[in-house]
Amino acid sequence: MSHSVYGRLMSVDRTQVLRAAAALLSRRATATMDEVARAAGIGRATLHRQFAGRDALVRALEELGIQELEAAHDRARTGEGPADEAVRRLVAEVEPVAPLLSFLVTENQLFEGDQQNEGWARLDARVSDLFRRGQEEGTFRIDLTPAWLTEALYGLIGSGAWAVQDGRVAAKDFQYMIVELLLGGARRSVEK
Amino acid sequence: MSHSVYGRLMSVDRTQVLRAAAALLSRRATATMDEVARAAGIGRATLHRQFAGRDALVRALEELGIQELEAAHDRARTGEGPADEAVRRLVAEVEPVAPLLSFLVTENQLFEGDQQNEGWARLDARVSDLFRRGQEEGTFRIDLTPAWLTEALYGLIGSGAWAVQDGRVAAKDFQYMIVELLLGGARRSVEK
DNA sequence: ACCGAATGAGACATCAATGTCTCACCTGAT
DNA sequence: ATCAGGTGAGACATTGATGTCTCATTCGGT
Repeated sequence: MSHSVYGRLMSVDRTQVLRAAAALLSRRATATMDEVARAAGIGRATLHRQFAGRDALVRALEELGIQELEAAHDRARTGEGPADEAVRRLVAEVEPVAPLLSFLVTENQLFEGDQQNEGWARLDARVSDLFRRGQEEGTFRIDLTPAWLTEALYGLIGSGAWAVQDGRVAAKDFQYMIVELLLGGARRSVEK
Repeated sequence: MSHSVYGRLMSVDRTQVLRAAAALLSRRATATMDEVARAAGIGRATLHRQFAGRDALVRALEELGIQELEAAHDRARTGEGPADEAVRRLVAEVEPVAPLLSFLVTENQLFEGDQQNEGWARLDARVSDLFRRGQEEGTFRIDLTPAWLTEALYGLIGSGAWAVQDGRVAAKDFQYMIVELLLGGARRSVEK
């Protein structure tokens, strides 16, 4: 009688299901609940037992994504050292989450209005702060707002993820392409 | 008996309907056929008479978007003058089509596989050629592939369109933010 | 070996959007 | 004034996904 307190005996791992769902939905955002279940190797009924519905699943994925992105921030120590190097570390840490991030951003665009997760605000603030810090340190230009740089970073990560998925860019170049464009731009520079 | 050859007497303007659909779907990609019809000020039946179904409507929007983007290219004369200035002109000309472009790109990502319009390949080639030309002229760095720069341009335009729509970036800064980041990057440069 | 809990499979109702059709009405051309 | 063609509104069937439920089976702990 020591079991069933927090759901022992569960043979399906909630996190594992979420990861499978993330992998599938990142490729095909319109995938069915049934497809998600099969991708996770479980029955549709079980999937429904764990997540009240599609909305709940997506919200759980949002939680997962936000969690992993914040972990990426922590690992990248975005508050330390030169801002441009911090950006470099951040992109490197975020890369594994890029497809999921791309999915969630698109999902957020589709369903406007109905209050977005506060976690996004926290993340936006962290990224934004990073760029602002870079501006104050004189590393980043001040004519591009931190808000826009944050948007641009998300956009480039999304574009990069899709480009890699479609084979238009080699996976090994993901970080380089994004960071170099974001930091250095396309124009050939005198320095460097 | 001079009428009804190509559909004279039509009181609904197909192009006008398409523009209304573009405006609505750019904001809410999941909008219903009924909503599209109302947004265009016509009945759902009429909408269906002009476009066999939702797919047909989206494909027509694709045609419209591609057409306008090619027109933008032409007006921007992307083949003339320094490549970086050509990019600047291109973004300026593309701005009005940005929301539609963003919608179509997302739509293309969702429905993978079923052969995409050849027009995209033509457009990709034109943008890609522009960046390649810039590289050959020594204006653009050669370590970022034209394919990636093309992706990045689309991504930044999409991000910009959404940021403007959500009020995170002022509409008047759209061009500047995109072009400056794309060409110059975020890092403060010695020159300029 | 037993037993409770969780699962998978499938049946089922529901719901929203789509696509088709009919019909009354309006409009523009003659 | 007449008439053909186009339209709007609504009824209707269809489809696909969702969510709920039941039940036999399986798995893990004892």
